[in-house]
Amino acid sequence: MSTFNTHARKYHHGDLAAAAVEAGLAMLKERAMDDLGLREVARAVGVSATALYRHFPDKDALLAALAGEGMARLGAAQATAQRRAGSGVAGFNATGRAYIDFALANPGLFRLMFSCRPGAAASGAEAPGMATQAPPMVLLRENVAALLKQEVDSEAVTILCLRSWGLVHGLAVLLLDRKLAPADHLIDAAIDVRQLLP
Amino acid sequence: MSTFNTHARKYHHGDLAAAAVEAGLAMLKERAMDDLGLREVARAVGVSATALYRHFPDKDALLAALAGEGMARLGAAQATAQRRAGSGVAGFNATGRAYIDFALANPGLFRLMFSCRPGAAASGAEAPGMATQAPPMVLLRENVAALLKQEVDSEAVTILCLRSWGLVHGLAVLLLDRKLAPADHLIDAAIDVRQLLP
DNA sequence: TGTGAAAGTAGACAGTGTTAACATTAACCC
DNA sequence: GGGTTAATGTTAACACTGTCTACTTTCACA
Repeated sequence: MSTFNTHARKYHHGDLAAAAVEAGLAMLKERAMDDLGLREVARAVGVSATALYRHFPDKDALLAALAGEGMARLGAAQATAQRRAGSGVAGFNATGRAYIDFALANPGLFRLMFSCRPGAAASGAEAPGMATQAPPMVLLRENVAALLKQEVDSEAVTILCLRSWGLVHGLAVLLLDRKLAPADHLIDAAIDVRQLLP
Repeated sequence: MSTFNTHARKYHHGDLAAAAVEAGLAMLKERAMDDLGLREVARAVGVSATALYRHFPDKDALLAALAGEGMARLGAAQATAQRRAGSGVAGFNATGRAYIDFALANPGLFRLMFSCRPGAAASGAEAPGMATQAPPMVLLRENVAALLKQEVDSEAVTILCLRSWGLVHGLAVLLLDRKLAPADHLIDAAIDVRQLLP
């Protein structure tokens, strides 16, 4: 916010890519992801629409950058939630709660993060099993392995990852889409990992 | 298919609304939902773009109609899956599996069904607790109540609904978005409702 | 200091959703 | 049956959008 806005209207913006991402994130707080326009972002940054093409090959690439930043923030939010809640089951449940809270607080960004733009996935950097090197997922595997006291890549860990991630993600999405509007304590009860342990 | 295509190029189409929905569904089999154009649907039906506005107030309404048809089909698919798999736990698991299979077979339609177009939800017809009168959800509550041998509207039923719907929906969405690509038997293991029962 | 490369601009093109004004057809009443 | 009316389609236009091509400005380095 400090270094970006004090640009003295130079011809060269300084760091347009970062400024565009920042502007996009700001817009996603109030808009839905599919009426976030490339031209609109350019306008907000005070630059012509085509200037963005020097930094992103197309609109999808800009959206991918936004999604990446979103993933980082989600991971951070989960990590601090866990740190606050302590270790063991309580900490793990806190990461789930943080996941849902993040989705509800940033609907546009969250939906963007989890909508596969065809271009991004088709580039081949896709893991076979269950992967995504994104911070939230790395954290998940570690936590589940610790809870189960098993190897990180054992099948039991994979299954519990599927269960907990699927459950939390599904609730988040259904809440976002207004298909669901339960009381808060019901959500906490639903995502409690103790019900998922053997 | 029979009555619609044999129109003898009359000025009046006969049943444009239904034809448009049918064309839209056909397109969603191969396109993503956000590059499904109103004009394109009109073209496919052989009618001018603005003709659709006599039947749908705007594009979102057309999409809502598609989503409604999708819900009906999902409900039907789940019902037949359950009928085939028998009663009890096996039947219930089959509905979950059918849910996921439906999503994978109709990615565009499924994503459309569960993306809240702001207009549809804002019209006020939204239930407070957990609702949606859509067929899949009605079926879900009944099944869960039967499994738990409890009243349909007890809190225990609500929680297990949240858990099973959230889990299955989350996995479906993550699979669709390529965030996940596990082996088939892992999915079956993950959605087994026996792990969710007390 | 001069020269490329990097970064930004304007203009155009095809396409979109939506509106307004006009045309055609079907249905219904006398 | 013929005439009026409402339902249903059509064309033309507007304000957008993403993206391409050509042009201009600035920065960095020899």
